Parts: sequence; structure tokens; C-alpha cells
Amino acid sequence: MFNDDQVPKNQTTPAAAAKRRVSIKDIARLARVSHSTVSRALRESPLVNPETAEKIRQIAEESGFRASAVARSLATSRTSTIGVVVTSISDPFVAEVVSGIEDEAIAQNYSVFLANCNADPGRELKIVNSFEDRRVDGIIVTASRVGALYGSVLERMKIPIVLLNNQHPSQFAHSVMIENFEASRDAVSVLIKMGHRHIAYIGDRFGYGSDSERYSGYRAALGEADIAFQPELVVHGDGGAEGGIEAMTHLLEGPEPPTAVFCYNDRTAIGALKAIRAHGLKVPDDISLVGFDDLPLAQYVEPPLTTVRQPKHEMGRLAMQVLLKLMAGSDAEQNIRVAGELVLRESTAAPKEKTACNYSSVPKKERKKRMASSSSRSAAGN
Amino acid sequence: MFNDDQVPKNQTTPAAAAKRRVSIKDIARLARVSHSTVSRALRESPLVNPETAEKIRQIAEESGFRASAVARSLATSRTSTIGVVVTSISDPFVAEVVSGIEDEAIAQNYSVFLANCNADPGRELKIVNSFEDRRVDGIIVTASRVGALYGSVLERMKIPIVLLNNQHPSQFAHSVMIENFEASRDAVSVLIKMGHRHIAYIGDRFGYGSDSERYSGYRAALGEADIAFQPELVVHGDGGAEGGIEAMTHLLEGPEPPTAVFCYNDRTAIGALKAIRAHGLKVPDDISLVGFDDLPLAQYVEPPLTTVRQPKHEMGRLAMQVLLKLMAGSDAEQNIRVAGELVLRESTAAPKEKTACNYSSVPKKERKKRMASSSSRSAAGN
DNA sequence: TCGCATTCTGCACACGTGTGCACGATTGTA
DNA sequence: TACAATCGTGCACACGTGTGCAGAATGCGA
Repeated sequence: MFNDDQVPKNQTTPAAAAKRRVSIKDIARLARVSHSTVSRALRESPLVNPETAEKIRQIAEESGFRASAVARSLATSRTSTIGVVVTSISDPFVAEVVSGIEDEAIAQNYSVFLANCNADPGRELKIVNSFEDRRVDGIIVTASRVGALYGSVLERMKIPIVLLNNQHPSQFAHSVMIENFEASRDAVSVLIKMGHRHIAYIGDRFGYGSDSERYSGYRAALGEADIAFQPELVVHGDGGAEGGIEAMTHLLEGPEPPTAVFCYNDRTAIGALKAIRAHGLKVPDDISLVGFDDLPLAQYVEPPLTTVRQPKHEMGRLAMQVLLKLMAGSDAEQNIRVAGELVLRESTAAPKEKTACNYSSVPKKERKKRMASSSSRSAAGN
Repeated sequence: MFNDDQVPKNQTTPAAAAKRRVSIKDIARLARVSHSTVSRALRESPLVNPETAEKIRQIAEESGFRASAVARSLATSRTSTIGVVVTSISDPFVAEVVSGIEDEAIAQNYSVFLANCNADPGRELKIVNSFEDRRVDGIIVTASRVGALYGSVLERMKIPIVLLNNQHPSQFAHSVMIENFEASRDAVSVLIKMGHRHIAYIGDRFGYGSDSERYSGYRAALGEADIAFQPELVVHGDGGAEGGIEAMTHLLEGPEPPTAVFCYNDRTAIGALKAIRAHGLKVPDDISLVGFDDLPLAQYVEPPLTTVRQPKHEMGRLAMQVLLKLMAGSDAEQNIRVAGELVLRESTAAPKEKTACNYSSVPKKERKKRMASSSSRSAAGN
């Protein structure tokens, strides 16, 4: 009756049998039940007798059995796996977002495939193909320019996709994004309230949508304060520190340098800071500086950087939560916008007296208080 | 003969059939061959007629077929997948290493599961179990304290493992590590050559092996220069900026503050920098500062930080290469040690005249030259 | 004691791909 | 023309797990 006790015919030698991983059938043999019952017992099915189930679980535990997710995936056509494609893991912004994604994923017993594309289209394609081969249940794309490339491939895959701070918003996908416009407008407004009227914007020529939204916020703040827009105060870098240096140098060597600069991101701001210092000027005494992102290093540069904080970790979790809903078949909010938060540190102050105009609405006393504290304060959002 | 053309019995309706992913059998039906032939054709087996193969490949291409890696894994019992467990992706050091691992992995058509454990033992266990379930072909553990936890689980898994800058070197595993001792000794020696004789060490009390190796290097440099060791000049932080602030403050408030400080890592050094500034002192005029790691931000703090560069990206690639060898069944070098490289920036200089002794061997001219340039120079070499 | 409901278990097949082996078709040689 | 060698193809099974369905075992009421 239990002739399964014999060595199965496909195993040539006992040694070979010992080499093989312990499978559900081995447990079944030990427990003297069928593999079906083992499967059900381990998945806590109510169909199996509690005593039998307990016995099976114990045997499985003792023999160190772990069910193969590979085989299960094949049987259920679900892998409990997602793919995350990023531009570069080395980018601190991305790292923080991935951390949030992974936290949420592990809590729901999902595993994440991580791949960085380095903005290389060929590699992007390879990654997406690989994700398709591995039958991931969903995909999150972070801070990438999702172009024509994805379109065709992703169309075919019919897999839920969530974009995070993507540059090219596309119709078919859900997304989580920072409120670029509002956050930028508020940040520049604060500079204006401090008394600045000669404010520059250093953008990112590879920033696409994000860049134009932040630029629009800058324009809106100027408009609300009836400050005439000066095209020569808008320069574009490459999104990194080097680009910030170049752009800032250009501004400083212009006819009338700004008293404050709003930057596309922190890395650009840090480059700008270096350029300002190289010109023998001081931040914030001569020029105020505002960044975007609130990278970990923002508070450790000298002076600590005033910047718009993105809730990076939270945004990662949010993206994963949306993806989980989509993978479960229920529908989720299409486009989630997250509020930024202006963090006032020591790189901003009222302009110097000689250049300051009488529009300043920030009393000296309060200004001093702000600058003394390096702790963060919310200015832009809930 | 080709009755496969009919709808298979398990498909109830044509609509359901349309919903299913295209499989190898679909291609077989279209090409009027068996699925075996399709499998062989797509894997470029020499067994199949070139013309037939070409036809099959074309049909597969047209219908957008992609073979399921899940099914293949089950059949071949290889997943072409590795697991990477890190302490925290947000750590810039880790991020760079992971980037290197992933570069090498993608080049060899491997995918990587990334998981961060946040130094939480429970989560570590969950991660390793998850990797086992998914039948990863290998595992890389980065900068973790591999303790008893892993031992038992990993023992059972019989999967190749490579440790990278791990704290507890264990016997059964291969590893890639920075030459902590040599790099530290050389860095401190350079400080001594500049004229410093009162040099402190700020360690990391969670650094375990790495910390004691770097500490040993510090002691060795002092010994070689016949400088008496002063226990009160050794303090330990927590490996982060906060710990650096505390430790440095302690040193500054001691009876005889050091003229130079060698820090366990860059983050500690940046905290120390902040503390020094808070005490109204200047770097490097009053105190020289040396870090370890060469994080991206190291060159953007003020002053740019002299530090020991770890070839992070390269170390990641190296670890993956070792793992690939192990997974292929061949054996690889057990313990690879990588040389660090001292990068001289502007946080180091000869001590002030009043405290400087006549042992200084760095002429003023050369010192000036060094400080003017922020470009990196190798001092510790390969 | 019989019939029926309930509870559990096992059979058999599915998931999609790889591969050893047998066999048919074709070609070459005696 | 007969036979052997070579080449290409398909059959059948394996990989490890999930699950619909049939049926065995048990309990319960009449």
C-alpha cells in the first residue's frame, strides 16, 4: 500500500537522493499521507484534519522543508514578486524611495527585483524583458523618462505599473508624484516675503515634466508678487552638482546677479553653493539658496540647506500600496500627489540692506530666530 | 494528425484562451512542430534544422512570446537569480556597492533580489527564508554582522555565499573586504608626516571587526613613529553623524584636544566637522580631519574631506564575480582584500606653528599646492 | 440496520519548459 | 536494390506545487 517508501525510479542512487532538496513528496512519505494533504496542511486549509495538519507541520519543520516558490508560482501563475526599475541606485533620492517600497513589500511577503538602467535605453529594454520573463506581478518605475520604449512592451505585458515622479506622465499608468508646482511656488514665495525681488531659477535640462512644473511654480510666485519676470535669471544645469556650478557661475558673471536662487534639486544647489563660495561670496549673507528633495547631506553642508522636503520613504510605500491594490484586482487612485514641505535652514535670509527693498515683510527678530534653529519647520503643506 | 489545432479541453471558452499568456505550445501549434522542437530552437540547439529553427524564431518573435523563467527554473533547478541582503539601501556606501553587483549581474543575465534588514534579526531571518523559498542561486551579504542567525539557515541551504565588508568573518564563506589595517595605518602615517603627533581616533562601537582593524592600523602608525599611545584620544561613536558630533565634543572638552582626528568613516567625520565648527574652531587650521569611504558628499562639504576611498562599485562587481564562479561550480579565491586609496582634500594640513613640532616633513610650498587642488591623489596605492 | 450528511483524503491533472531516448526520414555506399 | 549512417523530430516524462472532484470514512438520525 505504501510502496512509495521505495526509492523512486528516477533516483539512481541513495547518494543522489541525499543531494536532492527535500520536497513536498518527501514530507508526504514521512507523514504517510498524499502530497495534496501536505500542501493543504502547510497552507492552513480548513479541509485537513487539525491533528494531521499539526503532525505534518511538525515533520516539515523538523526536516527543514521550505516549499518552492518557483513551483508554486508555476501552479498559481502568481510570483509574489515585483520589479523596480530606477535610473541609479546611487542617487540618494532613489535609494530612499526604494527603501520605502521594500519595507511595504516585505510586509506583504513580496520580493523585489531591483535594476538600474543608468538612463540607457538598451539596458531599459533588457530590464523590462527580464521582468517579463520572470513573470513579476507588478512594476514600479522611479524617476525615469518613460517613453515610447516602455509603451509597446508594457502594453503587451498587461501588468500593473506604478510610476513614481516620472517625467513623462502617460495615460495607461498610475502614479505617485510630488506637488512640484505648489511646493516650488511656496518656496519662492517665502524668499519673496523675506524681501528678495531678484530671484533666479536653476533648472535641470533633463528634468522634463518635473522641471517645467517647478519652473511654473517659480513663475507663479513671481506673478503673485507682481515681480517682473527676467529671462536672464533662468539657467539650466544637468541636475547634478557640476551643472549647478556651471549655471551659478553663469549667473554670477552676469550683469546683475540675483540675491536668491531657487534650485531644481539639492545636488544642483550644492554645486551652486560651491560656485558662490569660489566667487568670494557668502551664503546666505550675499545670496540665499533653496534646494529641492532634502537629501540626507542637505543638513550637513555649510550652511545647512533650506530645501523642499519630499517624503521619499513615504512615497515609496505609497507606490507599493497602490501597486498592491492593482495586483489584487481592485482599482486605485490614478494619480496621487504628495505635498512637499519647505524646511528652513541656514542658507536663506533677508537680502543685504543695500539691496533689500522696502517690501520686506519679515521682521528682523523673527528672521534671527529662524536662522538660529537648524530644526525643520513646515511651511508648504500638511 | 495535427488535432492540436482544436481548442484544448482545459480551455472552456475562446475568451479564456485569449486571456492566457502565449506559451511554448502555442508557438508549436503555429509552427506545426512539437513543443520540444520549439524549446530547442529557441535555445539555439544544434539538433534542430536551421530552416525550421529560423521559422520558429520568427513566429515566436511575431507573437511576442517570452519563455517563462519560472517554468524553466523548475525544469532546470536553476533560477539565474541572486539575493542581496544589505543593512540599509539608504546608506550611500551600500548603494554604490549594490550598483556594482547589479551591473555585473545584468551582464550575465542574472536578476537580483534586494532586501534590507535594518539590523533587525527578525527581518534578517525573514529575508533569508524568502531567498531560500525563491531558490536563489547565490547570496551576497553586505556590511552586516553575520552571526549565529545565518549560520544554521545558510548551512542547510548549501548555496554559495559571498560576504562584503562583513564584520564577523566566518569560515564557510568567501568574502571581499577593504584592507582596513593598511589603509588606516597609511592614512594616519600621512597625518604624522604632516607634523601631527597628537592624533585622535573616533571609532564605531557597532563596527566590530572593521572598527578593530582600523583601530589597529591607527595604533601601528603611531608605533612606527614612536608616538606614545594615549587612551584618552580614542572615542567611539555610533557610525553616524550624530555619534561623530558626540565623540568629537568629548575630545574637544578634554584636557588636551588633538590636532588631528582619524575617523572610522565619512559620516562620523562629518559629524565631527560640525562639532569642531560649533566650538569656534576651523578645519584644517585648528584640527585636521580624515574620514573613510569617500562618499559622494565627502567632496562637497566645507572643507572637502580628506578620506580613504573604498572602490565601492568595483568591490560590488568583484563580489558578484566571485559568486558567479562559485555558482558555476568552480572554486574562487577565499578572501579577497582590496586596497584603499587615500584621497587628499582640504580637511588636512600641517598643525599650527605654535603646536607644530619640528618633525614636520611637509614643506609649506607643497602643502599649499595640495590644498589648492581639490582633485584626488593616490597615496596608499594598490 | 439503513440512508444520508459531513468530514477528510487521495487521485489525477494542470502550470510551462527541458531533455533522454526511440524512431522515421533522408542520404550515402556497396 | 538493400543496408547502414546521419539527421531531425516527437513522445514521454521530469521539475514541485495547487486544486477540482470523487470517494472513503465517520457520525447521526430514523
